[in-house]
Amino acid sequence: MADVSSARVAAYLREAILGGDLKPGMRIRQEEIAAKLGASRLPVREALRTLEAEGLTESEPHKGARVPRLSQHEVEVIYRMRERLEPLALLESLPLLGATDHERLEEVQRQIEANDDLEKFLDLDREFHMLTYSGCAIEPLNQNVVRLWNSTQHYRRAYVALGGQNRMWVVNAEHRLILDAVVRRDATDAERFLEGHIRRTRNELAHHPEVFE
Amino acid sequence: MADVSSARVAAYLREAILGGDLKPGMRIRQEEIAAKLGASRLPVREALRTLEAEGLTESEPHKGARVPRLSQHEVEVIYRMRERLEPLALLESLPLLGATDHERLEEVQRQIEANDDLEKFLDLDREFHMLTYSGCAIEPLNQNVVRLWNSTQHYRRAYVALGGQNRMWVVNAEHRLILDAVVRRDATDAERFLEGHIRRTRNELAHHPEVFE
DNA sequence: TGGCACAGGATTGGATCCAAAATCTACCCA
DNA sequence: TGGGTAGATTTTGGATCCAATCCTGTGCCA
Repeated sequence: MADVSSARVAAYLREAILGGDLKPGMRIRQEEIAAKLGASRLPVREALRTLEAEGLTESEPHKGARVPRLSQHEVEVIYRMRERLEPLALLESLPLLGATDHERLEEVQRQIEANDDLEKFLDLDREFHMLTYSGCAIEPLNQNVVRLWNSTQHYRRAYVALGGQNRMWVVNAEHRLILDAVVRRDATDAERFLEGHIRRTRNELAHHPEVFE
Repeated sequence: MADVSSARVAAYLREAILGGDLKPGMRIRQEEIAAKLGASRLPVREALRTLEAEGLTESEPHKGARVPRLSQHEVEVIYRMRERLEPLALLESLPLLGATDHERLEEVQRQIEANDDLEKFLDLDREFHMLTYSGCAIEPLNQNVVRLWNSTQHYRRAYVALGGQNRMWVVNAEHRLILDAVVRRDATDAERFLEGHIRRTRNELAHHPEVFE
């Protein structure tokens, strides 16, 4: 599913949702998307099914698709899932990362530290973490990690936009610890620092209920 | 998506894959399924997309869908994911389970102990665990747990068929410990026993490479 | 004025038809 | 006899059309 039309539609919708153009609660009309992409409704329907299973949309029969709205508690549990799953992905990935990956990580982290654009930060942060997992070849695990990131993307954006940037130095310090552990191939440290990184984020989110409207 | 045709098709295929009629590596032809269910190919296509995202099928453009074949290492990592995620689901569920649920659990466990049919054991075992998670209202977590169970169903069956029934008393002892912790509402114990239960199964699987052909 | 019922439009679900790609088969040639 | 290639068949991907359901707005009546 690469050159295929339904894949293009799925990619477009994914981008739109993760990019914040389609916000939680918004309805997605098949015809509208089809017209915008110059395709028929069929690929749109298939794409929506795919996204539904990725947790990016939800749909009821004859009622159509929407971007799901998550409660604060749901987001909190998703973060707890991340705390448990991502260290496992890192554990699988770490031994397979080479010098080139380490340099790329270093480069991305430098970009994060030099950056001051919020939207760009979200992309770079995601790239940093995904790079650390890029050695993991277990597809179900990779898919899960991506799904969890996707489903909280909107709330992460809201949090950062709400003033999370004051705490950016904490993020950078934690990234540095993770990066160092990865380069040293210290799985125990890497797991611990990563878990702490996610847990801290969860705690900060818990103290900002305004992110959830 | 309840009365809808594509949901019926998805349910049928799910059953066929979990029931072992469609084995890993087997190809799924849209026309064939459509004819068998008296529907057109369209609902089948949508169903396949859904199942694909559930990890029950995989597909390449113009090549069609297959039941994925997992390596021993992949199954092992999926079990590690279960070790981390299912205790979380139990944690969320436990406080919300009532006396009725406890009785139902007790009843299912009695059936497992009285049962000697392998196929039936798989169903009952699944029902037992799913019941313990049934209080958890976090959809992404529930979906994940189901997906992980689904994707290893075939290998679980192969293991049980290969003589796992000698160790049935261990399963029952562990289920009893979990059940007791659930009734006592002891989250710490429940998490610990459940995690141990899954880890032991993973270890036993690791010593039976013949399950993976 | 407020609520309910009905009708019309809008939107999704399903079937059939056509196009494109992949697989299979048979044949040719070394 | 074995391998490769070209064509035929199968199978999947996409578009259009029709049916079923849902939503909305209007009007009627208490």
